[in-house]
Amino acid sequence: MQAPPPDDYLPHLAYDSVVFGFSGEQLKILIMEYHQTKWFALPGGFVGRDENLNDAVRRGLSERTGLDDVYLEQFYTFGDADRFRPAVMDAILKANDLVVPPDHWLLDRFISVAYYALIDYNTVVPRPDALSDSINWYALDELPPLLFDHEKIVRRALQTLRENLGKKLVGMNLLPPLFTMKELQRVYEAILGEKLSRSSFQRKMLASGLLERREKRLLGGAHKAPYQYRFRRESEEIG
Amino acid sequence: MQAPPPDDYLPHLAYDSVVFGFSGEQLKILIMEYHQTKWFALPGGFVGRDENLNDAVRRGLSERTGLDDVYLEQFYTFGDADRFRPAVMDAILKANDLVVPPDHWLLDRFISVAYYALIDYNTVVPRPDALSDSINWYALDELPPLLFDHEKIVRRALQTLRENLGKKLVGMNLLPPLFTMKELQRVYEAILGEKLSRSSFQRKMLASGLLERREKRLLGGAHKAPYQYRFRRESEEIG
DNA sequence: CGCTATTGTCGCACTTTGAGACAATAATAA
DNA sequence: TTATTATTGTCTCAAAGTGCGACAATAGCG
Repeated sequence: MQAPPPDDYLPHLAYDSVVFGFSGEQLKILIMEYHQTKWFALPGGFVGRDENLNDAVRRGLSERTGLDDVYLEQFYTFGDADRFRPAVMDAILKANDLVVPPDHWLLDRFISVAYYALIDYNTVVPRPDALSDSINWYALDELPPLLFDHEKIVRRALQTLRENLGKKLVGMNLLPPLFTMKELQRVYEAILGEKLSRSSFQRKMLASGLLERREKRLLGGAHKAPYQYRFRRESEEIG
Repeated sequence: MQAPPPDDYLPHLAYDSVVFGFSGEQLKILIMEYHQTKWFALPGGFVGRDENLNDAVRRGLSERTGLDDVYLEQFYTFGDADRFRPAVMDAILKANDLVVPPDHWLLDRFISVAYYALIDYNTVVPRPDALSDSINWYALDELPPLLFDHEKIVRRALQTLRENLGKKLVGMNLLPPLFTMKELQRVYEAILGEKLSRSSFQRKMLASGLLERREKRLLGGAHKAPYQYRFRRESEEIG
């Protein structure tokens, strides 16, 4: 989908996305930096006047990561009246040679609908948008100071992800199509922030019926070669 | 808090609330009916330009139920572009002798942030607002046809409530301050839509540490008199 | 005063979970 | 080629949790 023309957005409404990736060791999220400003924030955007909210978020995600079919979940809408800094927004716009009238909604308060996404860290080439210098991965415990209430948004995203991890088994969305049980367990441990029992984890994962076992991997790793697994999409679940 | 003056709301933004109550037998929700129109909808409202989103919802809830300290939880934001009916909104406004210009945001699309509330059915005296004839309790399986996507909102509210029931033990918010174990179990069964094992339920509730047992009730009921319980607020939990 | 339905609790079987033990095995070193 | 070593897949066992029924206690009723 195409982005709407510049001023054809719903006023006072934005979305922010917490994009999770797993580096192999750590859980990370995408953070963007505005031009010239040293200000860091979550990637977000606006909703076109005729655009579904969910579509707007997918559009922004696709623009920044190149990925189209992504696990995405809305988790909270932040609506406090004081969650904006007109001076900050003004500076960001000025740094990009954008001028808006002083009573424009861009300089007023925002409601922001927050989403989190789970993506395969390795297939992403982060692309900055028009307003930002860079967009990069940051480990959760090494985040730069974020604008507005974005740190609160990140905390809540992680909290929701942890809760959903138990009831939806979404961890495999952070991995490449083929992965080992150990890699999957590392993902879970990174999300939950605690060690898990190896045998129990394996048992539960296999019992879930969501994994399909492939042949052995031979390559590389010393010691016994592990199986590889594939995430079985819901359409092909076993009854 | 006072309601803002008529035209001082954030455009294109609304909230809807699914207010749950428990009649003793059934789970019910509050539904309002617009003046003259036979149209039913969830109680909702708008957000003042300088008002926190959560405060706006509490304000609306307080106006309609008279209750101030209510269990309230945001669960989803509905943002599809087609979730509005300009003709319907126009008719509602006309039936109340309200005139807005044809390009007013009230006749355009809405983003709606949805909340559910759990309240003590018996302490509520539903009060219609300026736009509605009536506001009444309806059992979940006897709802009238609702406007817009409000039926979808109700379904999702119930789904979220069921999920949260397990992890937060919120059922007691639907009961008066003192209640018996059987009443509490009835609440859970009404929410989940299934029978629960009596002894397991009792065991788990007592183990949660959220209930404080009082003396026997003597009054009324034939057969052995049950204990009464009180919901222990978080501040007084046992460690 | 006995009958009956309901309550609080216990016991039992079954399932789930955590922790360790075991053999199998693939790369490395001898 | 063979021994070593770390890792994997599976198993066993104990601990904890859960569903289900049994039991005595008890309050109202006839």
